[in-house]
Amino acid sequence: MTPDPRHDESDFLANYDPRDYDPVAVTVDVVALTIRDGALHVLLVRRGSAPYAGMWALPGGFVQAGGPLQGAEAEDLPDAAVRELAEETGLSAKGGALGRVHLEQLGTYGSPGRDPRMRVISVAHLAFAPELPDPEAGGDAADAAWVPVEALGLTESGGQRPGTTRRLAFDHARILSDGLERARAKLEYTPLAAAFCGGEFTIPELRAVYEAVWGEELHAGNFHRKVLSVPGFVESTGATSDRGGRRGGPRPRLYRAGDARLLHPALLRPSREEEIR
Amino acid sequence: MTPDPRHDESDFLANYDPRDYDPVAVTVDVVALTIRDGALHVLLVRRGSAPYAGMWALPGGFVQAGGPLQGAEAEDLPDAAVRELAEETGLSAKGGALGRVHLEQLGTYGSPGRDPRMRVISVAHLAFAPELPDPEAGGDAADAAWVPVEALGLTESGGQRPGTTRRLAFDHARILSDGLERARAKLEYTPLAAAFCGGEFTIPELRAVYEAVWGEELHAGNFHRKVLSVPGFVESTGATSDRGGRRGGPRPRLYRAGDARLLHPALLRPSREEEIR
DNA sequence: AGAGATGAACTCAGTATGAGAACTACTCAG
DNA sequence: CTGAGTAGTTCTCATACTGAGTTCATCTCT
Repeated sequence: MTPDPRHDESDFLANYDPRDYDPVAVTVDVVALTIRDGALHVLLVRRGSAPYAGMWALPGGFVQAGGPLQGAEAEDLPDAAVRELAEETGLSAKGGALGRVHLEQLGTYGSPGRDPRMRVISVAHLAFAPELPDPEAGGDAADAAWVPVEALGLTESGGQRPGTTRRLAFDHARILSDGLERARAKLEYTPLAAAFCGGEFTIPELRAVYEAVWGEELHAGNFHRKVLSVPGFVESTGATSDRGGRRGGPRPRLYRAGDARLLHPALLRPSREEEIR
Repeated sequence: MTPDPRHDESDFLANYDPRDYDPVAVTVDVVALTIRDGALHVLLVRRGSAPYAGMWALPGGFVQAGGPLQGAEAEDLPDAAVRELAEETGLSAKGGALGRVHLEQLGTYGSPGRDPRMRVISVAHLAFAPELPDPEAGGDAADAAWVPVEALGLTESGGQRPGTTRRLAFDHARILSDGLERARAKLEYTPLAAAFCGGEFTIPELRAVYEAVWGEELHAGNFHRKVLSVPGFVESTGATSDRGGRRGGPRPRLYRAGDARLLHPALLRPSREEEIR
């Protein structure tokens, strides 16, 4: 079943009055991840107003419901996520810098009390992007920046370690933690890591993505063998990078993303043993 | 960021009036799965009123926002899911038949127009249960029943094949399809299949769960070896079932769920090859 | 020019998987 | 009561995948 607050008669609309119901707000929040200087970064905005003024938060905002009161078009959830990303950070949407981002739903957070003002249900999304320009604050944001995930002192339980400078508002530490775990898992069985690279990339660049997201070094030889052996993961362009490795070494070959949607067999994280129980 | 419809001043609450906003309803829907007679079944209710009167739907309903208007306590999303399950099907909650169910969030569905009456955001949940009694219709439900998933003629694209008798309301065919795919995937890397069995079960019973959910037969010998070799999946009770197989054969040994939260290495579905591209 | 680093390819041992067979213990039909 | 058939459990064997380490050529940097 779906909405049916008072055992709806044959004509629900005629009897419906929004004022009969306690208001619930629906927002979208976005965990946008990218790799900069070999480290995983997340897009954050600094709140300009209460509550949590001055603290950092995930970009996000209200979903346009599409009724007559506010005059806005009804929008789908992913569209709302892209719009908020664009509004609050100045990153232009389709065609522009946001053209190549992968966007997926992460989960919905709706505990009573998660927002001190009213009942808010947040639909969190996860975005993966290749290196993007610095954002510009817009909308309600006093500031916007790519922040190294490492610097946020996230704990396993979804909080932040004491002493961390940038505190996250609301339950955004929990949402971000969930997003990171999703990202780490998705690299295992989807070719999504290529979404962090540009159109053409080298195997070592791809490996750097895995190392940044998983936070551990990988065996270069085995990674190379694995990537080439999984059907459809990458395809050769035939070309060679014009520069060797940063500190020497031969010029690596160039590849682009293949047509596989799932990696089989998957690339498993080395450090899963600990998480099993 | 989260709610901030009009660049909230330092005191949002003072200026807030629900009537300024287009109403959005938030509901929870539940995809409850169980195994009956060796086949995967889903819990459905038949709608008693418009829209989609007479059609079948997932059990679900409004989330209690917790404001003063309706006098209800604010409830968390999983609590709402359990409440709806209980209300519409007569399955009693904790301690009762619903005591052992595993419940997790599946995803949120909010396309404009998915409900003809108003903008509705549905947070879908997924529940796994051991064999439960037949439900009794309650609330808005004209009827409630465990329905074999097979009989719903679901297509890959989230629809139903023409000619299917039981039509699903709203976008519930899509939600159910997503739930089934999630269930199939979860069996691979979590010990959740044990949640479909009672407290003690045999390896062949466990295999029957996998076969019902994945829809394909498994190699008995290899499955047996695999289950016993994955650390923490099952632990022996030392006892032996008091009955042999249905059509003969020795009495199988009894096991209970182990303490692993993830299966490593995972039990992979044989038929993944096709889905990869 | 030489040292050090890196990309790419290879080797080898240990582990996991798919397919099938063997053996035993049970149910059921006659 | 007996034999046929079914099913639980254990093995074997060939193949595939993984982690660790080696080799070698090529490039950067000093």
